[in-house]
Amino acid sequence: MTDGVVERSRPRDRILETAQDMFHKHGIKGVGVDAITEAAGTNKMTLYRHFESKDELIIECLRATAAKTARIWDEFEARHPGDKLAQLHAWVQKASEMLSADCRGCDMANAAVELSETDHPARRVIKELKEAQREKLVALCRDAGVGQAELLADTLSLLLEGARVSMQSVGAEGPSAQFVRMAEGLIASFRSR
Amino acid sequence: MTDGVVERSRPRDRILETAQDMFHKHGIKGVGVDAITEAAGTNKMTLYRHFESKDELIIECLRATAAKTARIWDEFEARHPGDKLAQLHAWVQKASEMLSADCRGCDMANAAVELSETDHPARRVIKELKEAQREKLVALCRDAGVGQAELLADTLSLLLEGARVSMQSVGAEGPSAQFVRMAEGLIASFRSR
DNA sequence: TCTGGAAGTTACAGACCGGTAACACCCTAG
DNA sequence: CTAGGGTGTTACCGGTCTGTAACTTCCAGA
Repeated sequence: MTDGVVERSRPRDRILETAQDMFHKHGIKGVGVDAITEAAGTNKMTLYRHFESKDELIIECLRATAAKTARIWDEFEARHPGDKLAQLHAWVQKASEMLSADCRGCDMANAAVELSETDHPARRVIKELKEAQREKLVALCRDAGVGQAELLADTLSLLLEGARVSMQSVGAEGPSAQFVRMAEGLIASFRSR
Repeated sequence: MTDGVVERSRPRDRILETAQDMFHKHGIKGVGVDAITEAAGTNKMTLYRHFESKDELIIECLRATAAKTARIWDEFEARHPGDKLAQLHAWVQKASEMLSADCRGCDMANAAVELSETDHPARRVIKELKEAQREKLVALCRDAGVGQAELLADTLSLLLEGARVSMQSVGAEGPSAQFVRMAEGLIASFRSR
């Protein structure tokens, strides 16, 4: 008697999921609320009953994306329980998989680029979420027994961030193609120190 | 009798310079042609007499920015003639200086993020210009006597690209603060191999 | 069966967008 | 002095954007 899990979920969930997808593919300023609601099989009034503005919707989308990323980290722990070094290698592997041909980069970084107004409400959220992710990676490096865990984590961060944006300018055959080699080389280098 | 160099330059030049500045600060989709022409002290008709469309103006702006970057490279050669290793260190130094507090990142990378349409005419130009810059850095690394010059150049590329985008999400106190240490460490590591 | 709230529909406001037409102006080269 | 090209001005087109109003429909729970 209950509706289908995906197709017939509640309008709010459909809007959120559709908006995430469309913001990711076409950029925030490249998608209007009309297009989102239509793709979500609903209408504009319903959107504005659940989200007080487009900015609020953007923020909720970023939070949802961050939550998805957090679930991937749980997967690392589940697959390699207690083995932090293995989890770090899994992180590299997972990161490289995100560098597929049609990669559109990190939603939060892209949003920061698009929303250039320094007082945009989404900026605070982006900073918070990114800082949380940074701390997680630092903790992983430290628990993996690497010296200078902060430096390794930050270097890996920048490499991935760079790879994701580089893909969008020069494509998958550019510098980002060497991401795994760079990251593994770095980890090895930091561990032997 | 000739006009002042900056204030009274020709409309086309003023438009180009103003557009570069405004695109950089507010993003491409965040600036309309009206705002550009007004800031340039001219009007929309004059803009469209010199550029056939906004897209064309965007492309000319990207070319102009790339030309400015090329001039910085000439500076390296002028300051350290023949000493490619010193030029590589100068590149790191210059790159770190671009990571100031209000850094808005690389115009080409930002444009690639904003212009998500895969067939946008600016995308070809971005790819060409970025590939040219990559080849320059590879050549510099090779001429500096570094083994695996391509890998070092690509790693430095990704680090810088990542630092410039990271600044916009988490600010200057984030991972990008360690850019110089990372880059110099990499260069030393590659040279001692 | 009745009721109340969630959702859909249509229309609209007000602003901004890229781009064009028509015309007046000024300054310089001949 | 004059002709003409570059420039400025104003008005406009059709479209899109976020956000709202007023109304209808539907459906679940009492």
